[in-house]
Order: sequence, then C-alpha cells, then structure tokens
Amino acid sequence: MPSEKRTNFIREIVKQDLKSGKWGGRVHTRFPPEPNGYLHIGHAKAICLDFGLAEEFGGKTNLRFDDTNPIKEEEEYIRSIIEDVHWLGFDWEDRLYFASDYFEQMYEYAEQLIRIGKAYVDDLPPEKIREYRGTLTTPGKNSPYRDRPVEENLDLFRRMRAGEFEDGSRVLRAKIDMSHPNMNMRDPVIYRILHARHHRTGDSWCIYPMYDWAHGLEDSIERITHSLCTLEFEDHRPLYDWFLDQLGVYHPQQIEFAPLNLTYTVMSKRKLKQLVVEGLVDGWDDPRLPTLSGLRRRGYSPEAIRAFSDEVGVAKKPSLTEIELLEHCLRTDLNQRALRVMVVLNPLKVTIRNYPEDQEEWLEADNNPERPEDGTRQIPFGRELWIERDDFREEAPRKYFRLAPGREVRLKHAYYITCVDVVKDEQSGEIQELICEYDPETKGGWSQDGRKVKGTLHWVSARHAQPIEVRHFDHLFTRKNPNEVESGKSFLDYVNPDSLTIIKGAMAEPSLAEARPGMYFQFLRQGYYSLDGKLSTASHLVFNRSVSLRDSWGKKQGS
RNA sequence: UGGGGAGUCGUCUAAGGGUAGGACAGCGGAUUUUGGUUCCGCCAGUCGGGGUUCGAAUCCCUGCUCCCCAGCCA
Repeated sequence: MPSEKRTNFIREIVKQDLKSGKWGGRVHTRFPPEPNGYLHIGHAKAICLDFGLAEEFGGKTNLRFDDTNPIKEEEEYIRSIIEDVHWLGFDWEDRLYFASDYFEQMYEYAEQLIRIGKAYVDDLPPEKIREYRGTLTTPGKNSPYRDRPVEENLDLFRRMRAGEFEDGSRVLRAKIDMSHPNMNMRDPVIYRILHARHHRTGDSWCIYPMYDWAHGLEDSIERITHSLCTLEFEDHRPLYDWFLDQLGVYHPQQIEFAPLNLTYTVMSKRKLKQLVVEGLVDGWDDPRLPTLSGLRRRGYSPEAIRAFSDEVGVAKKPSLTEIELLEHCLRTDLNQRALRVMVVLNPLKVTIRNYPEDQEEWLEADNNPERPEDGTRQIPFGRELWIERDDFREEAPRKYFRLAPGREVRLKHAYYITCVDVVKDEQSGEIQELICEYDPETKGGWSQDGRKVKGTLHWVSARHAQPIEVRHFDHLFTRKNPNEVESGKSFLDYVNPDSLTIIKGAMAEPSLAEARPGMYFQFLRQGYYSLDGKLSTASHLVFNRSVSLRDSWGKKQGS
C-alpha cells in the first residue's frame, strides 16, 4: 500500500471523533516520559504515534515529563529525552511541560476529593495496606481509618504536606471499594510521604502524587484529547475515569496499545538500567542497546526508525517483532544516502608485479550509485594493495568468483588483475602475499574486448591506507525473547558473550579521515558504518557497523 | 477457580457480512563494475467446535490458548 497511509484502530478512533466533533475538531496528544532512564525504540513507536497522529490531523503534541517520583528521577534523563525526541525529528514548540508544575493544583484537587468524602488519610503501615488489599481472588477489607471525618482527613493531609510525619507513616487514599474485582479500585494510594529533594521543586514538597492520580489530571489540565498509553494501563482506565468524574473536570480519553518488543533484546528501562549499572554494556548509548542514543551511536538514522515505527503498526495484540524488520528499514534508508567507501577489514597484501614501482594514480569513484548528484571522489592506486583475505581462495569452490590462482577479477573502479603467484610462510603455510598482474587496458574497470569478469573486489592502496578500528555487533542476547527465563535464571544469563567484535587492523581509503559522527557510510560489499563519536580520537578512528549488507553468497556458504 | 485484554501466513499488520491483502523473513530467477540495489516469481494464515446466513476472519453460542493486574513505581 504505497500511496495509502497505513491505518490502525487509534487512527480510526481519531478520525471518527473528528467527524462527530467530539473534541470540537481538536486533536491534542502528549508524550509523557518519566525521566528515570533513557528512551528506547519502544518509546519511539509511542512518540511516532503521538506526534504522527497530531501532525496528520492538524493537532498538537506536548512533551511532558511525568516527574512525580523524585527518588528515581534525574536531570540527566531529561536532557537525554529532549535530545532523543528532537533527533527523531519531532517538535513540541513551546509545549514542554512537567507534572511537577501542577503539584499545587493536584494538591488542591486532592483536598476537594477529601471534601466530597472520596478520600481519606490512612495510618496503616505499608505491610498492612498490602495485607488489607486482599488478593486477586479474595476481596480486601476496609482500613480502620477509612471512615475518618472529613475535617480530620483535611487536617491530617495538610500536616502531611507540612512535613509533620515520617516517610511511610501515612498516605492519602481514594475511597472506592475494597472488594472491587479490579485491584486498582481497592482504595488506591494517591499521595505518599517522601522527604526527598525533587529535581525541579527542590524541598518544597514532601508528599508526592501517585501515577494514577497525577496522570489523568495532567492530561486534563493540558486539555489532551486522546491519551495514548500501553496495554498494562488498561486496568487503570477505570481509575483514570473515576478520578476525573469525581472531580467533574475535563476528561480526555485514554486508549491503550501494545508496546513494542523486539527479538534478541530487552525493552524495559529497569533491565536496560541493570545492564548499564552492572557494566555489561558501555553506558546507555552502547551500540548494542535498543536505546535511541545507542541506535544513534550505532549509525541508525531517525528516518529509518520512523519508517520502522510505521511499518510495525499499532494494535492491541501483545507482539514480538523480528529485529530483521528494523534492519530492513535501516538498509532501505541507508542504501539511498550512505556514501560508498572502500575499507579492507582483514587485509591481505597484493603486489601488482607489472605495475611500475614508484607509480601512483588517482582514480575516479562514484560516491553513491543510487544518487549520482552526490558526485565522485579520487582514490589512489599503486603497486601494493590490500584486499580482503576472504576474497582469495587457493582452491575455488563452484560458483566462487573471487580471486584464486590464475583467476582474473576486477578491482572496483581500477583494473582487472590476475593472480599469478601465492607467497606463503614456510613454517605455518599461511598466505602472506599475492603476486598479481594487471591489465593496463582495463583502467576504470572496463575492458575493450568485452571479456567477462564476474568478481569485483574492493581494495585499498597500501601506501595511502588509513588504519582504523572497526566494531561489529551481534545480538546482545542469545535468546529470541530474553524475557522468557527458565526457573532459577535471569535475563542476564542470556547475555551474548560474543556480541561485540573489535577489528583492529582494518585499512581504509584516505577519504575516511573526513568522517564525522552522524555521517552514514557504506563500506563497499560489507555493510553500513558510522563513526563512533565517543571512542574516536583525531588519530584513532573507530567505526561501528550499523548493519551488514545482505549477503546471499555468505548465506549460501554458511548453510 | 477474581478482573481486564488478545488470538489472521514463521513475524508484524490490513480486510468488519461479499475474491483473506501488504510488509519482513524464507525460497527461486533476471539485471548488475558492490554476491549490494532494482525487478519478477514462489512459499505461507483466519485458535477449535457448533450455529445464523445464499455467503462468516467479521454476527451468535461454546470451548481452548496467551498477555496484564495483589508498589507508598510509572
């Protein structure tokens, strides 16, 4: 369906609402991250949905930090989240909000809830509250403090705010129904005492609102129309609705969709954080992580991630998407834009014995055959070259059309060469060098006589080669779904010990010295690569492989 | 055995009484100065059982399976 925009059930609801005039023709969404970790590609799906929907229907989207728990939240996360959403290409204009900006208003609403007899201060300790809540199959029972008079509740709640009580000694709870089949409705806690410094409000509060209380109010205050969230909040919707109905305030519609899961990785912030804290990866932006900063460092483009978000769709079915789809989206984007360069990862020396000793020439190479307007560059050629060790076989299997003794191949953009001799180490038998001859009539890689050369190799002039470090990545986990753990094990037991391969002696053509982070390269015949801005120095360039090229030959060999 | 959700090719996702479509993956082939790209083709699905209907993925009944919920996290 190239011309038709892909639809989904939420988009249909929005279209329906627009038609019926339910929200006065408005579409106003929000992306509400808690600043307690870095954003990952699952968030990207939500961001694309929130911003994409508003964009499509002429609406607006707020970026709102849901910063109601000072114990877990940090400034660094706010910074990274802002950077990541911008990088993805979305703009919230002047609508950057913080839940903490509404604390006073939320507090007043809480007093209102107390006044209408729908909230009370409970002196039960945490264990007792849990005990009184009952279980999934048995009803809970009322707290002995449940029927305190309004005035007492008001007084106690004000004193909670004033800091008279210790953490955990009292809470404010909604008065709903302790035997409700939905656990969330069994008098949920709406304020807890936390003598903790908040990154924005400092020490002005020692009571903080709980998610269920805060979130609907935030949405209401901001006049959100469609409040999109993931499936696990489906159970919370009755509570979301209950609070807003009790207060009689503006009431957005919460709609839930299935979160994104990808094979061979984990998506929960808790687990990602654990990998970071335990030093199993190189920070939140480790290129093996599905974090947006990790993907960026690995060389993913925001366009690829947005295309992927469109591609996975939106539904309510819990799903596990194959990572291959993400990789496909990256290849599709990078094929169009990546600059082609030649890099030899595992060098094997080639001497062209009929090429003059001191001669060198500069040959023209296109930067991107998919986009001629990207022009050409000059690459140096000489008597001594590096080619890929893998591109030579002493004994060529059937269908192998790379270099072998007596065989002729094309050096991309250069000449046809024929292997005439193989130099080996006497002791080990290891191939040390290939002696070849070139055909001067094939400059540029064409022959006049029209003879066929099936194989084309990439190469680098030894004298001009720029040594670089290259990093290849494999899945971070050995299991398709590392969240499915056998008893007695943890997801950490499935971390892939071989997820990072460092290649030290790669040889690059000189133009790669101009590489900067954020530039996309295709190392010819190998894959897409990007400069690692964190590890590279002026004299030591490190390139990360974003994704390999598809390899139908290697696939055939491997099986 | 409480409540809330969900079941369509291997994976993701359309179709909402009228030919089950697309993408990824896989498999073949053509083109190719990247064994890339591009192009063409193939493979492959409505959870089971009843019912309503000329006609059911869609409506009804029933069964099964999977996911989420017992934080003073979000």
